[in-house]
Amino acid sequence: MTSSAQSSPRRRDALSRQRIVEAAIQILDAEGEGGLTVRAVTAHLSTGRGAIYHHVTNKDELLTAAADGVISPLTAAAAGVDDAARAIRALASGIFDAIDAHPWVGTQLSRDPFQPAVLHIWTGVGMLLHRLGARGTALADAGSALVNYVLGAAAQYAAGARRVSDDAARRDFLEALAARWAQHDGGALVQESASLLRDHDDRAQFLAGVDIFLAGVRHRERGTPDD
Amino acid sequence: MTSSAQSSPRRRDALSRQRIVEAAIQILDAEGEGGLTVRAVTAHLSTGRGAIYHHVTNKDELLTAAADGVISPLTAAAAGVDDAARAIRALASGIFDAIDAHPWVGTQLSRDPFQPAVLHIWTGVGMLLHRLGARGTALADAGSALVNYVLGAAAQYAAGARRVSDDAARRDFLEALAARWAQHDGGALVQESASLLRDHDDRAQFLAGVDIFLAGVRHRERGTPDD
DNA sequence: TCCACTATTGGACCGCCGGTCCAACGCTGT
DNA sequence: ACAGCGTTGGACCGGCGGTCCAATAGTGGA
Repeated sequence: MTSSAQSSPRRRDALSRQRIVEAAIQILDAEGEGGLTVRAVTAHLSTGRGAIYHHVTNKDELLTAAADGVISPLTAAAAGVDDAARAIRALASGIFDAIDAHPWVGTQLSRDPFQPAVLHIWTGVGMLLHRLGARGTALADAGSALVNYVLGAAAQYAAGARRVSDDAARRDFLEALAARWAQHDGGALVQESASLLRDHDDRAQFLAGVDIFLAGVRHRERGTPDD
Repeated sequence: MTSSAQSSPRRRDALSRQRIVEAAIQILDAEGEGGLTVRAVTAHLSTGRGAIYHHVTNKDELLTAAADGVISPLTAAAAGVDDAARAIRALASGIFDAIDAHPWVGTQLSRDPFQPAVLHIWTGVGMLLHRLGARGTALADAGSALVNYVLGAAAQYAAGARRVSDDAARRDFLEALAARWAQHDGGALVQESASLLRDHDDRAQFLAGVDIFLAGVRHRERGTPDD
């Protein structure tokens, strides 16, 4: 029977790393990061807590694997787009949408710069920037700028989205910001900007940021003229 | 028994929110985020654990206050610089240095977009971009791009710095990255970039990102010509 | 066919954590 | 002088991540 199958002696429904990670993702999507406990995972799998440590070293690895499972398909998809700048926008908006759907991913990406999901993002961004003409130090600088921007925005939007009904906090924040700006400049323009911040579309603003960085890369490098 | 256990309610050296936050900062600097426990704070203050909840609502507030204590002086300092672009660089490098000295701040900043420390950064960035000529939607877009970049870089560098002796992980990561890039392009240029990533100076790369951003803002907005 | 072997299982257990509760206490105002 | 009251701090709670190990059930060798 076990021609190519892993040995799965004890239970009929084999416990496997794959199944454990899937359970973790389900719990994360349903309950958020706070809901992911080893106890919850084992309960979800109807097993004891010691069992899963034969397949996963610790809870952190669960988070890392889950995040990579969400992110890695996106980079592959972006590589298929022809125009490099458009591919970068596509990759960025794909990441944004993924984090919109799975806010815990945004938090997880900030937690460790050397995790597989971040590696995948770096891989995609680097390739696309290279296609855009960036080389050497400029490639490294542009890559880190874009990656850090994307990850920073991801974490901020994810953290903001998590406190879903807490738009009172958001309003307070923006009012405080407007008040401070007005205090310094006293101008209506600043108030206007604050109101724009209040009513803005997160996704559009995120993509505008990507365009700013792309414009910066082109401008600093005199790369492919595009507009 | 009363003879020894109940020591001294109502102490001479007043327990205060200020003192508690200072103790938290000391612990965070010495032990890192993992070392900050309410038990450690109370031990450091030679008091019982219930006592501090009269001054601080919970551990999260401690972190928030501690981070703001590190960040808020920086924004005030940057406002004094005349040239707006230089002031932005100064603010950014100030934040970078602060996080280099207190890595836990980098993590904390990503945790909540509506906390005072982030408000201070937004305030400074917005004012300086306004001085640079940004207005309306452009100001909001540029502000969120810069803030998110700074916060993202802060979190990444902080997380990288935290695992201090773990440069094996860093090397593995960069080798994996180089391997993937080579796999796609096979060019020596990509390898070169990866080696640049390996040997780079984090601080210089961070500031290069700020410059890319500034170039992007100027290019998109045709704002104050500066170079 | 059968049995010993071994990897998997899962629950008891450990040392922590953050947060609550409240009796004891000694300033402080009268 | 003294009483009232706000601070104090330790006991306590439920829950956490992770370890340990006896019990078990598929598997390969005889």
